[in-house]
Amino acid sequence: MYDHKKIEEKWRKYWESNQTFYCDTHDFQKPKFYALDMFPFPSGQGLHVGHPEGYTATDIISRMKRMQGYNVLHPMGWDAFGLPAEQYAIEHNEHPEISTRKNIAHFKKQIQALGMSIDWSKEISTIDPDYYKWTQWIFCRLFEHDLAYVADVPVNFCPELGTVLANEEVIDGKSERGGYPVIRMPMRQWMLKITSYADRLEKDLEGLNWPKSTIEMQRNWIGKSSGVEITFKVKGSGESFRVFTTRVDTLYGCTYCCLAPEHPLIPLLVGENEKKDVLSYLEEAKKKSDLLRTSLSKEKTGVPLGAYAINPINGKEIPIYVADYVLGSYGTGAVMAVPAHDQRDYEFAKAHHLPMIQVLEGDISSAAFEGDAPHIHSEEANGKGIAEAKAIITKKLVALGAGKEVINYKLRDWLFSRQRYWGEPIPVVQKKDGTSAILKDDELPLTLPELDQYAPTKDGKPPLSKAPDAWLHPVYEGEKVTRETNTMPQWAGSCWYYIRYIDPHNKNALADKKLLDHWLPVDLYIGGQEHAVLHLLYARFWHKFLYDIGVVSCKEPFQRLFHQGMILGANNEKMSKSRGNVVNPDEIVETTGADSLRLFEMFAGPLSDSKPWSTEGLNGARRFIERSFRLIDGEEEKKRHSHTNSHELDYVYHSMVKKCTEDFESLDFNTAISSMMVFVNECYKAKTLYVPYLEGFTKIFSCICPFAGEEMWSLLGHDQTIAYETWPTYESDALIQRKVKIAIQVNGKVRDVVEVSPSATEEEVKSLAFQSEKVKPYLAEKTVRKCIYVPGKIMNLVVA
RNA sequence: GCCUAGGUGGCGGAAUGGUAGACGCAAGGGACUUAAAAUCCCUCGGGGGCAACUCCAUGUCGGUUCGAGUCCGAUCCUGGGCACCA
Repeated sequence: MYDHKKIEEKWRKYWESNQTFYCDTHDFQKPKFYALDMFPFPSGQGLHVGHPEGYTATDIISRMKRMQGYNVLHPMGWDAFGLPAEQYAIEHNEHPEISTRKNIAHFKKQIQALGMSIDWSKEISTIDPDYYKWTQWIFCRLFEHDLAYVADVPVNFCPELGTVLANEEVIDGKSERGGYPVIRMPMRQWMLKITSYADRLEKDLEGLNWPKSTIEMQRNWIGKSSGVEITFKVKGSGESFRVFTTRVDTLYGCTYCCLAPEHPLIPLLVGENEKKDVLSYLEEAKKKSDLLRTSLSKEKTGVPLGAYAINPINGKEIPIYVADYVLGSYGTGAVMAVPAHDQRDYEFAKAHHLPMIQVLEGDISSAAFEGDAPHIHSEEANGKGIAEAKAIITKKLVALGAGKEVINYKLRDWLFSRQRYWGEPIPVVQKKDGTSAILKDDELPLTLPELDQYAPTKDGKPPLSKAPDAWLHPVYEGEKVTRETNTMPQWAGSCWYYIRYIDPHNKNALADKKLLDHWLPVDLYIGGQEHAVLHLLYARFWHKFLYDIGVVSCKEPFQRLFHQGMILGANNEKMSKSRGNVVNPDEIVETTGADSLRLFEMFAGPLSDSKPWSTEGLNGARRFIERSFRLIDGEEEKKRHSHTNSHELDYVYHSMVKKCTEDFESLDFNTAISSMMVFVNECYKAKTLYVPYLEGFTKIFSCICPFAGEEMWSLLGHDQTIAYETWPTYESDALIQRKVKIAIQVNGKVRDVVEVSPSATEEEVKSLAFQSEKVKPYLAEKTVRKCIYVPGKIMNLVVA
C-alpha cells in the first residue's frame, strides 16, 4: 500500500539524520557536475508552487549524475537582502534581520519537504556577514580597478514621501503608495563601469549553451552598433558637438540637428530670442520620467535653439533644435537629422515644416525611405548603395578631421547604490578632502549597524545616515571620516553566490582556488526568464572581473542555462492572490505527496513551457506512482522472476532506459515519463516480471520521485539507499524489433499496413503490397511510375 | 513599431520530411463488489455509412516534395520581452 505520508516522513528523516547525505566529497578523481538553481528570495508568502518546478529539474539531473558516477554539487541558499524584505519587515513591524531569518527557516523546511537532494552543508545566505564580507571585498577590488565611481544620476524622487523610489514603485509618474507625484532628480550615486566589459560580454555569448532568445536579449541589451561619430561646428562660436550615426551615407541629406534636453551645450548656444521657449521646454522635459518621455508616441516635440551648425561634408548651415526624442543617455546625446531617410526625423520635420533632401532613390511621399538604393545628391557617393556610400563618405570625413569610426553600446553603467537600510553597506569612507577611500580587507565585513528607524525617512537621506556616531564617523588612518550611507542593491549578493557555494566556510578567500578550478563553470543553471538580462548580465560582468584579477580561471560562469516556464493557475492565468488561483505546495505535499507534485510538474508539459495547474493532472501523477508501487508491493509481486521471457517487455524496458537517459539529459522530462508509463503498462500485461528490470525502473523513477523510489528499492530487498546505485544501461540488441509495420501508400495516401521483418527488402515489401486486397483497387489499370521505400517506415507507390 | 517564442482532439501535450494525435487527464462502456470507492480491461479528432470502408482534419492562403504539423513565401492571431537606440 502506497502511503505517501508515512513514506515521505520516513525518508525525510533518514536523509536529515545523515549529515553527509548528498554532500559532495571533493573527490577530484570523479568527473564533476555542478547543478545550480537560481536561489530564492525568501518572501513572507513562503514557497510558491512554481518554485519546485525548476528545483525538481536540477534535482533529477543531480540524482542521475550521481548514479552515473559524477561528483555532484547541488546547493541551495537565500537571496535575502533587498527592498521586498525591507518592506515586509516594515509592514510587520519586525526588524528585517528577524523576519528574514524566519522566512528562511520556513523556506528551508518547505524545500526539504520536497525531497530535494541538496547539500545543506553548503547553505549560504547573502545577509550573513561571513558572506557579504566577500561581496564587499569584490566591491573594493572593483574600486581599485576604477570600475566603481560616484556620479550624479537621475533617480525617481517623491517629494511628498521624501524618498527615492524603485521603478516598480512608480506607476504613471505617481508613487505606488499614496499616489504622489514623482520627479526625476539627480542624486549622488555609486556606479559600476559595466560598459568597460560591453565588448567581452557581447563576444563571449558565443559558445554558451543558453536559450537562443536569451542570448539575443542580452545582445540587444548590450546593443553594439558600429557607425561614425561626426563633429559639427557651431556657426559663429568656437563650440562644436558630436553626433553618432549608423547611416553616415545619408549625411548630404541632413537638414537639421537635434540636441537632447540634457546636452551641456544648450545653455551656451541658446539664442536671446529663443531663451524663454528653450528654458520652458527644458523644464517640461525634466518633469517627464523616462517612461513618460518615451511613451508619448508619435508626437515629436522640440524647439529651435537659435543656433546653426555647419555640415562638415558640404559646409551647409543647418538649424539646431532641442528635442526630447533624443536621449541624453545614448550615443553623444545629439543626432543629425535626415528626415527623408529616418522615420522619426521625418515626423519631426513634417511637424516643424523643416526641409527634406532626398539622397537615396525611393518614395518619400508618405514616409521616410529607409531601404537600400542608389544615392543621389551626394556628390562622390552618387549611384552607390548604402555600404559603398558609407565607406566613401567616412573616408572623406576622416580626411577632413570631422569624423571617426566608433562602436557604440546601448548598455549603460550599473547604478549600484540604494538609499535603503536592508543591503550590504558599501565599504567606503569619505575623507575631509572629499575623496573616497575603501576599507582595508581586515576591516571587512563592515556590518550593518543596529537601527531603531530603518524605514526610509522624509528627508530623502539614506537610513544609515542616522546610524550611531561611532559607526558613522570612524577613525580612518588617524582621521575622523564619514562612512558611505548608501547600501548595495539586491543584485550584488546574487552576482557571485555560485562561487561561494563551492567553499562556503572559507575564512581567507571567496573560495579556495583549487576548488574553484575544479567546480567551475556551473554545468547547469535553471531559473526564470525574467532574469535574462539583469541578473545574468551582472553576474557575467563580475565573473569576468574576477577572472581578470585571477580569482577564477574560466571566462564564463554558467555553461548551460535553462529557463523553466511558469506554473499558471488552473484557469490558465498567472497565479496571484487577487485572481484567487494560488495553489499552496504545503497542502499538496500534505494531501497528495511531494512525489506526486514533482511528477506532475515534470509531466505536465515541456519544462520551458508555461503550463496550467491541474488537480486532475496531479491525481493522475499520483495514480502512476501507486501503479508503479504496486508492481513491487502488491499482487504483481507474484509475477517476479529471475529470468525474462517476454520480448515485448525486453523491448519496452530497454527503450525506456534509452529514452530516459537521453531525455533527462536534454531536460525533456515529459516524454521520458511517458516512456516509463509505457513500461509500467507493459508490466501489467506481462506474465512474468524480470527483477533487474524492476530495479532499473526504480532507479530512474527515484530521480523524479525520490521518496517512493527509496521505499520501492528497500521493498526490492536492498538495505542501502538507492541514491548512489549505478545508472541502468540499455542493450541495443533488445531495441531491434522482430516485426515492423510498413505503411503502404499509393500516391502519398496510406492504403494498407503490412508486417515484415526489419531486414525485408524492397522487393519483398513490394510483392506484399501488390498482394494486398486493400491496395489492389488503387493500382488497377495504372502503371507504377516510381516506388519509394523507407525501411521500417513506409513504401510509397506513385501511379498514374 | 521592433525582437522573440508559439498556434495540433473536450483538456495538458507526442511526432530525425515518412501511418498525425504517443503518454496522461476528462468522458463513456465492461469486469470485480450487496453497493460505492479503488483497481483492472476496452472505446474515445470530425463528417458520412448497417458495415467493409470512405472523405475531411495540425490558425489561413500559396509553394517545394513521391510524401509537409515539420521546409520555403505570404497572412492572421496569441504569449513573452524591449521600446523614440540615431
